[in-house]
Amino acid sequence: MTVSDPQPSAPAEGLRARRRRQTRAELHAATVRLAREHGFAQVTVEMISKEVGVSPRTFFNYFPSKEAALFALFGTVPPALADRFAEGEGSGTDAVLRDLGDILADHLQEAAPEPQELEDSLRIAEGVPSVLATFLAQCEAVERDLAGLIARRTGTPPDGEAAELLAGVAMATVRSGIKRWHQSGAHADEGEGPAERVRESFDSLRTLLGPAAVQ
Amino acid sequence: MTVSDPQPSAPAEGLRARRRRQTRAELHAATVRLAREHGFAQVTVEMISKEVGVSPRTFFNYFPSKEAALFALFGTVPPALADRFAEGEGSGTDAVLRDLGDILADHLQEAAPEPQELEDSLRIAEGVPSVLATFLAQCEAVERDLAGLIARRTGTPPDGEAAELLAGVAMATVRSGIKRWHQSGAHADEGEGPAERVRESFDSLRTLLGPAAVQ
DNA sequence: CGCAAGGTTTGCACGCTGTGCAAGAATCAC
DNA sequence: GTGATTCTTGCACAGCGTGCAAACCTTGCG
Repeated sequence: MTVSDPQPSAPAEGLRARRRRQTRAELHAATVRLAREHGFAQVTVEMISKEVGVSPRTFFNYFPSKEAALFALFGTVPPALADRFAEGEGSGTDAVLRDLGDILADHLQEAAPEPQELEDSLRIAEGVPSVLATFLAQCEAVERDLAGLIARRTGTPPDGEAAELLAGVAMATVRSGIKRWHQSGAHADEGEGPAERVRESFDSLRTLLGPAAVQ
Repeated sequence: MTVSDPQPSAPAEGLRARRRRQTRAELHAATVRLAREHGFAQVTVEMISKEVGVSPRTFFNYFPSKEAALFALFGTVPPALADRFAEGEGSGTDAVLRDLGDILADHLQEAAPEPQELEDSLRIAEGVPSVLATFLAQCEAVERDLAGLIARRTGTPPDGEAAELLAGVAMATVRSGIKRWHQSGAHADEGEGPAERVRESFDSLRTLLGPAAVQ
């Protein structure tokens, strides 16, 4: 092993952190794969952990439930994107929604490198209520993040109503985009990823809320 | 017991259906009360069913989980309201959102006769992820309903993008209204119920999306 | 009324989830 | 190298949620 830093000025991710990230990713991948092959209900934590080579007890050190392991994507909005948005120009509904669409699509593109896994997870969510509920809870967590960012950008209080509403509208749009991507063949033709669909949904939203809507 | 029908032209609700509804309501009420007093995690299905006087096994004939028993409100949109909306005038975003706000506030007013229970359930949801997830899942179920209604009203396909987006926006607004009602003293002063707050949130949404927003 | 049909409750058994705890192993900082 | 910190693991255990079959109760009908 060379002693040189992998990347100068990096947070110096130790061996510990690296292994932890990897184990987490493997548990997630194994959960999705096994659930696709045998059905979510048939998969037990014991199977998953055996597949990865850890003890069942360890599984729960990484995820609070089987459901949570399915949707390991979509964590907190990374600081880089958050800053990019918060420091953007314009406090109007238009500008804010446009920029939200941008960073959310980017976030999705980064956080979900493997569309096949997202596709599988979504199909499972359709049939298993508890999985759908977990997905929605993760979306809501992102929504909270967004509300804070919007407040930061517009200079309004972090629990303001406008920020809350806009965050809700944005996440509803994201969910719609993901849903539509999932419903239309999705992974069959590699043409479009979920991120592109989300962008399209934000365009549709724009049209829907445009001046024409005021009749 | 008189043999006269309670209400002429009613579906003649039998003894069976009546008892079933009552048991369901009692299980819900007991769950909320026990969770408020002892904390959700400390309450077991055994306690709840003992409280109501049924077997633990029977509890699961009514609710699929402890969490689901907390939010027995907010079922499907009743046909009367659904028809009122679907047959309303105007296909524009404005008109649709306004009418959605109306029927959803009405629905909330009918479906949640006891604000104290809603208040308690929401506080519990703040601290227990699985309860929050269940709440969100129920909101999403309503959202699906709404999308269908919107499609019916505007003559678009039931899985159209515009209907989906509008339904998402509407439910985000409802959630925001409920949240704000819950956060501001809520039940302390009887002045405002959740339904009024939801109406206010729809007003805020209107302002937010109004012509001014287009800058 | 008497009786058959269908729905509801209940007990029983069972596998699985999810958590607290304490001992041991691996990594880190110095 | 050495101690401190973090992570893994086994163990035990309460509780969840479900399938099944027997008992029970409503309902409708002759």
